[in-house]
Amino acid sequence: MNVSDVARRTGLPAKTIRYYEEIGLIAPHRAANGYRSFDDADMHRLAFLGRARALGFSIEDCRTLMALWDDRDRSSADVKQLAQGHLERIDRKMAELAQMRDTLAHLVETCHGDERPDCPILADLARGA
Amino acid sequence: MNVSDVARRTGLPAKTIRYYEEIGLIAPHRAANGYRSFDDADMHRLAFLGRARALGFSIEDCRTLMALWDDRDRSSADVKQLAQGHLERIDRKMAELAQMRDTLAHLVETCHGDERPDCPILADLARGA
DNA sequence: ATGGGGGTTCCAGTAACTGTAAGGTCAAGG
DNA sequence: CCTTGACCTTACAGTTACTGGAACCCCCAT
Repeated sequence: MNVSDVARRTGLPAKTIRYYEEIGLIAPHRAANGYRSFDDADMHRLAFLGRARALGFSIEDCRTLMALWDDRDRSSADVKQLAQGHLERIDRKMAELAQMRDTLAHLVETCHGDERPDCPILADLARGA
Repeated sequence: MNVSDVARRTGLPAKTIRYYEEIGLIAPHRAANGYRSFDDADMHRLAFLGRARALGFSIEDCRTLMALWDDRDRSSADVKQLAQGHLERIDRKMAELAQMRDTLAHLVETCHGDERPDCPILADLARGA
């Protein structure tokens, strides 16, 4: 399979697939003409990557996850720890966003949003000025 | 005031303040020795920037917000629209994170996390493989 | 042989800083 | 007067995970 076939099947852009090769996440064979030639194992790795990325794991986390996946002697504790760490990052990010959202939503509510210049949003940003 | 005084007072890293000058968000005077010299107006702009960034506005949004702040003939509608757009971005991001969180939390829960290699997290990422 | 739709590499750009290196300035102390 | 240390300056590289574009190669059908 060539790169665009794999792109269609995995839903990943061809550019991204080439990038993943460049950073060593996959290593497809090359045909005589220099084209990348993907087999089923490459497809599986890419599908795995796509799902891990969709869960928000960083590329480096993905690298570790794939190494654990490849390692038949892994302990599930290592996987769980990685996932839990990521879960905590997500929770922190969500809390941060929720905080922003609350403040912002309140400001948006109180702004009349007409042609006049008075604006509680700007007033709040400039508070103390 | 020199850059580190302003950094202390605004809570922004000195590096960030220099960066904001570089991209044209502020324009402090220079003393004879070449040092940046910040006045109250600069301080206010930086405090404004710090608060806008803390609400998650992009640098370009901040640029627009400061222009609106400077413009006494602005309409509050313009400010509100910008803020509302940002609020929607935050909501979308939060929904995305919540989705990730749910999936991930479920996987983490079902993983026993011991020395054995069986792991529903990896199994899910590899599903179909 | 030529046109179109693949493929390839390499380089630049994105967002918003952050780190580091090399060097100029200034006030205090010996 | 000289040094030391804490400032300040600029310029450049690195970060994350791609994405866009240019220049060029390959293959098949007409």
